[in-house]
Formats: sequence, C-alpha cells, structure tokens
Amino acid sequence: MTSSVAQTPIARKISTNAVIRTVFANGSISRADIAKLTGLSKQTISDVVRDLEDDGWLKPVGQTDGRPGRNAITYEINARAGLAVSIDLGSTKIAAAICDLLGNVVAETKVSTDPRGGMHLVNQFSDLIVELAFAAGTTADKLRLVVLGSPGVLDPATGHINVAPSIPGIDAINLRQVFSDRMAIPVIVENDVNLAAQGERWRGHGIETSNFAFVALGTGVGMGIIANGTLLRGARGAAGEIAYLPIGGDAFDPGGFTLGTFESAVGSVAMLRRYVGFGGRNASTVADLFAAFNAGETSAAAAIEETARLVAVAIAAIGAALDPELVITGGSIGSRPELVNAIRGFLPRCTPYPPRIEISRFGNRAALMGGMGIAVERMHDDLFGVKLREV
Amino acid sequence: MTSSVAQTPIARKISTNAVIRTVFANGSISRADIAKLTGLSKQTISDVVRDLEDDGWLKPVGQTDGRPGRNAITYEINARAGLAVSIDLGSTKIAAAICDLLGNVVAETKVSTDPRGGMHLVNQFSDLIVELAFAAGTTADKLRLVVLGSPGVLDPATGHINVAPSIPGIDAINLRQVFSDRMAIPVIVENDVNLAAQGERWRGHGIETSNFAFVALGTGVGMGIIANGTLLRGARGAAGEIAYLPIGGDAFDPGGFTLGTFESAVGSVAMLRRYVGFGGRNASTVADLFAAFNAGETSAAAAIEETARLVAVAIAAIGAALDPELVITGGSIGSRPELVNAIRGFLPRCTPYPPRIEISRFGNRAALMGGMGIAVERMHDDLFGVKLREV
DNA sequence: TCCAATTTGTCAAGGACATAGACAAATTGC
DNA sequence: GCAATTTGTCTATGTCCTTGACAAATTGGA
Repeated sequence: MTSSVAQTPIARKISTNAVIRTVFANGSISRADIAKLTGLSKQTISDVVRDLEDDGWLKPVGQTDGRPGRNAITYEINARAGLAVSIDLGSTKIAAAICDLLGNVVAETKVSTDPRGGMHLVNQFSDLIVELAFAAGTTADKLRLVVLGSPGVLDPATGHINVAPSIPGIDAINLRQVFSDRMAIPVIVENDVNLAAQGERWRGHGIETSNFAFVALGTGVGMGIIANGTLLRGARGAAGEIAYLPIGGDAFDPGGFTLGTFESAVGSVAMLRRYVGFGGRNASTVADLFAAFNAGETSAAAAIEETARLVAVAIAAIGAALDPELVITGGSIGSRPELVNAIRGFLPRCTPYPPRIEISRFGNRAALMGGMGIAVERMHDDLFGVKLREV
Repeated sequence: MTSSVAQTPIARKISTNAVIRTVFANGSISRADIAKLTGLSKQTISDVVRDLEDDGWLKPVGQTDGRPGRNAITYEINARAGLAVSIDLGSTKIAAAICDLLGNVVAETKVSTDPRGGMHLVNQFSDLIVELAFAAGTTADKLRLVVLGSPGVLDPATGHINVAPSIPGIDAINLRQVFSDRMAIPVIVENDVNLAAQGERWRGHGIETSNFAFVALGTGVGMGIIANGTLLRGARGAAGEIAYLPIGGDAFDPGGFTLGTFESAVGSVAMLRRYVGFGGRNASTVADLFAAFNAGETSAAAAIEETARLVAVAIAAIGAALDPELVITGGSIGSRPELVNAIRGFLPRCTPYPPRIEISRFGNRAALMGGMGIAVERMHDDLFGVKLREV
C-alpha cells in the first residue's frame, strides 16, 4: 500500500539522457541546437536543461555571436560533477589517478607496492585516494567510484580474486568488499589485462574497431578480448588466460600443463633461458636481451625469432577462434618493436587472414586508462542511464 | 518541416512491452494479475490489452473460477499472429520449418539439395516456403521473416557468403538480397554452426548458461560461440572457423595452412586415412569406422583415440581463449558418444579447468532450431521491442 | 540611424499517458 | 440471501511533451 514516488519519470529520463548525450557529443552547445539535434521541442529542452543546471550537471559557459539573430547561451558538461578513481595494482608498483566526467585526468600518482600484500594493500589504496582527492581539490567522500585493476583471475559475479600468483594475500580476502566498505565508495575489480584492452578501446588503437584482442607479454602472459564492442570474461572470468594455450610445448606434459604451456614457452624466463641455450652470455634481463639483439648478437636474434614464431602461432589460434580485426601487444616484451616486427613476418605464413598487429598506445598506463574509461562509462550510466524496470 | 507522426509513444511502448513479456512469461493470465506483476495500474493494463487484442496479438482464452470474487477473463499470446521460416541449407539436404510466435513448429519438411546450386537453390527455397505456408494453413505473404543457415563464412554486415566450398554458386550472388527480393520477406543469413549454437542456447544444453561453444565435427569442422549470452561473429564473420586452428600439424606447412591445419587433421577424411594408416580395412565411411570400433577393432580404436586427443587439445585452446562453461559437440563425428567419451578422458590431462562436454541435444536439427530461435527473438523485438531513438 | 530578417527562448493551450480511488459487477462460502 | 472478495470501468488529476504565438536580442543593409 505504499505509493510509488516517481510516477512517469521514464519519458523525462529519456529526454534527459538525449540531452546529456548530445552535449557530450558536441561540447559547448545552445539549447536551440540541442533541440534541433535531438528532435525534442525547445520547451522540453529548456525544462530539462534547467533541471540539469540546478543539479550541477550542466553549466552555462558563454554566448554565440557573429550570426544574425539573438545570441544563444551555450552550455557544457560540468566535468567536475563526477569524479572517479582508477588504480592499477602491479606486483612492484601501484598507479592511481582521478578523472572527471569527461575523462580528463585531474590527479595522478604512483607508489611502490607494499610487499606484505593483503590488507596492507587496502591501506595503501585508501591513503592514495585521500592524497589524490586532496591534489584534485576535493575530498574522498565526493568520489563516486573506484576501478581497481589487478593481476589474476577474478570471479565475474563476486569480484573475488581466485588466482593471483604475483601478489601475496589478495586471494584470501574479498578485496572488493573490504575496500568498498573501508572507503564507502562502490569498487569495481577487474583483471589488469582486461582493463588494458578497455583502455585501448576507449582512447587507443581499438577506438575504431569493436573486435580486437590485447595480448600482454612479459613475465606472465595474458589477453583481454573486446568482441562486439564489449569485454569478454568467460564463465569463470578466465577468458584470455592464454598462459594455458597448448602451444609451444606438449599439452599433455604435466609440468607445462599446470604452469601454463604457452607461458612456459614465451614468458621472459623462457626467453632468457632460450637465449642462454643459443649460447648468449650478455643478458640477465629482457632489456639486456633486446640490447644484445640491437648490437647484432645472433643468439639474441635467435631467441627473439623463436619467441615471435610461437606468438605468431598463438595469434593464429586466437584468430581462428575469435576473428579479431586487430591484435594489440603490450607488456615488457610485447611492446618491443623488434619482437612485433618479427611476429608480423611470421603471421601471414601460419594463418590465411592475419589480423593487424599494433603495439599498445599507452604502454604501462594502458590498464590505468582502461580503469578510467570504465569509470567514465559507469558514471554516465549511473547518472544519466535509462533503465527499464525488469518485469 | 514535416511533422512527426508519433509524438509520445514511448511510455505506451514500454507498457505494452511489459504486458507482452508478462504474458509470455506466465502463459494464460488475467488483466488483474498482469497489473500486479508489472506494477502498472489496472486501468493502463486494460487499455493496453484492449489495443493488443484489437491488433490480434492477444486473445481471450477463458475465465478463472473456483476462487472467491468475480471471475477474471484470461488472455494469452495469439501465437499464430507471427509466423516465420527457418531453413537449413546443407550440401545434400535442405530442411525447413515454419514456427509461430511461441516457437511451436507448425510445419516442417526436408528435400534434397539441388546440386546445380546458385539460383536453383533460391527457387527451391521459395517453393519450400509456399509449400510450408500451405501446410500451415496460411500463405507465404503472411510470413514475417526467413532465417537461412548456410555453410561458409558470411560477412556480418551484408550477409554475403564469402567462402562456401560445399555449395556451388552461392558465393557468386548476394543470397540474402536475391532471396529477400524474390519473396518480399526480410531474410537473415547466418552460418549454420552459429545457428546450431543458437539452437542449443534457445532450447538445448545451452539454456542455462551464457558462455558456451558448439563444436561441429564432420566432413568439415566449425564452431559457434555464445559469449555473454550472444553470438560472437568476429570482425569478418570468421569467429569459430577452427578449421584453421594451428593444431594437429605444422602451422607453417603451406598445404595444411590453406586447407586448414586442424580440419586436415580431424575431419572425416583424416580420420579414415588414419584408420587405414593403422591397418584398418573395413571402413569407407565414418559410420563404418565407428561400427568397427564397436566390434573391437584396434585400428578403429586407435583412429578414434588419436582424433579425440587432437580435439581435446583444440578444446583446451578454446578454453584458454574463451573460458566457456560448456562445449557442445555435434556433426556426424562430434555426435558419436564413443568419440566424446574419449575426449572427456583426454581433456583433464591437457587443461587445468576443463569445460563440461555434452553432445548436441538436437543432432542434425540444431541449426534448424537455432533459426527458429532467432526468428522468434527477432519477431518479438520487431513487434514489441522498445527502441530509443538514437541522437 | 532605423528597419527587416533571423534566431533564441518563454508562454499558453492541448493531447497522450499514467495514477489513484470510487464503484458497479460477478462470484464464493456460510 | 448476505458478507467478503475480486475484477474491471469510470472519473479526476498530474506529468510530460508538442505546437504555435510572441517577446527579446542581434546582424546587416538602406
């Protein structure tokens, strides 16, 4: 017998959504132009814009002039009306940033990861957020959302991190819940490679395509898949866990099988082992190895070529399964042009329709960017989205 | 300066959609109950139901009784108000069916494929449709949609069939356009394995999961992927073309590479060749080979085991990329329990999180079912969908 | 300098769609 | 036969949107 509060809000919501989207798409714009673009009446636009201005979402910024007729007041998004945090948790560094409704970075920082892991990381996160909020001229309670990128396989439903070899203690707690309770802000937890893919989709190489894969090659290997314009997570959140691809070794070998056949064959450890196997003696890190390659050392060239060959086969397999238009590579190995050029050479020889290959536009900031992209998208949805009630 | 016709239909559309969905979900139902379930007022429901009844979408079917209070008139979907056709084009047979708005099959038939291909197939299709319409007690012009499943790779945008080895002449014409023009009905063309996956999603093993793959193993091999509940097509419509998986041979071998490395290794031709290689002499078809296996012939067992081993590795690769909860197998080879049991044995030895394996519920009718599922879904969308205008 | 043309934005009237609550009609059970 | 219950319509009211008239503001040319 309770009376519902909002009775016919749906029409106004749709109108509001149309107005907001138009302003987002056009930047500074007058009410008359909004009316023309949306097809809604001038009257409706005036009403909606008044409400949005009262609530702080839009602000008047200037006037038109130079054309015949009365000057129009132009409006634009009040970007500061929605601020969100993106955090990229790595095994050695934590990067974090605050962005506004338009995706502008208003504060950014980076610290070393607390090696004790677990709850100590939650403390680091909240300290970082308070510090960033101060730098952005606001306070942490004004922030609407936190997106946290982490290595490991995450349960899509609960956000629980099931497998995370490189960070101690975060698979023991429900990171999303604990962190969200601590800060009193909604928290989204997502795999870091998935976030990197989202970053490329948002403002990187994936901006004009809706079917691509981000392949991270470094100490570990992973993949983020954008298909039909959205992220693919799979049934258990393990989509893109190409460490387990049966390529580069015997799939039935119990050793490689638990560690991941493909990761054992192309990770940085394997690459250095291969280099030593070819007789190389001048590299203890991947950076050394590429330096040796550029100095013309044949054992380095052989190690890189063999890695490229295996990665090309993996991309062929991914291409057969997913048919991406583009594969973006990243990570400490995958962002090296020397390797990527070799991959480009092998690929047409092992698959009839090779996808384009590009190196990540954002380097090691890709996951941070992806977190911001998700945060902006989510804020728009929460604030202006039109949700039909489920029956 | 043209005045738009419909001014504020959106609220009514949403209400109508809610009513239709409620009736779909509940079967025979009274207006009072619809009001309770949707949360809309009795008045609104009466108005909407009146309109829907006038337009033929709903029909009164009876009355409640036995409970205190006035008896209610119950309504249900008038299933015959929307009829659509599903056609499964195979290299030897064409299967076709008409289904109604509820997905009931009201007419079904099967003929041999005209070996001349091309336009002769279009003639076959239109004859089939006229015949089915007659059997269903209607005429072809009353049909709202045709879904055509075909082998080959289809361009997702145009519906053009780019590669179709087993059917002559259909890659030379724009099948969708020609067929649609001939019948004056909208036509959807889709890859047959993708349709089989949709069929399993609609009423088969995929009904309770939104991440699975349908793997077809027969003369050729193919895969249909359902991820996040929707079909994955890829950038060029070639997602799931696992013929080209670099498994079962050297990915860089120019021969296997053009024919498809994986298909060359596990198709029915390869399986029989393998059987002969192991010394088998009693099988010229796959059916013979399985008969030999069931008679205890060791060369048949070896051929099947080797095929199962390769398929298990392929499923491991697919699992690493897509993380499906379930893999459904079909096709003349893939629907044999003897093979699938062997696959089930190999799988846990080559991947740490093996997906469940099931044999297709519909056998060779899976694509036909999938076409009906798509047709029903599409009819619902067209007839009752709520579309927000794009700005 | 003044006026026509143009554009912006508000006002007022009217229509579609929703809700709430009163009430008539129909049915069950005592 | 009557109270209780349920269905479905009627009436009144409110929100949101549209249309068309009109005032306000600006440009450019006579």
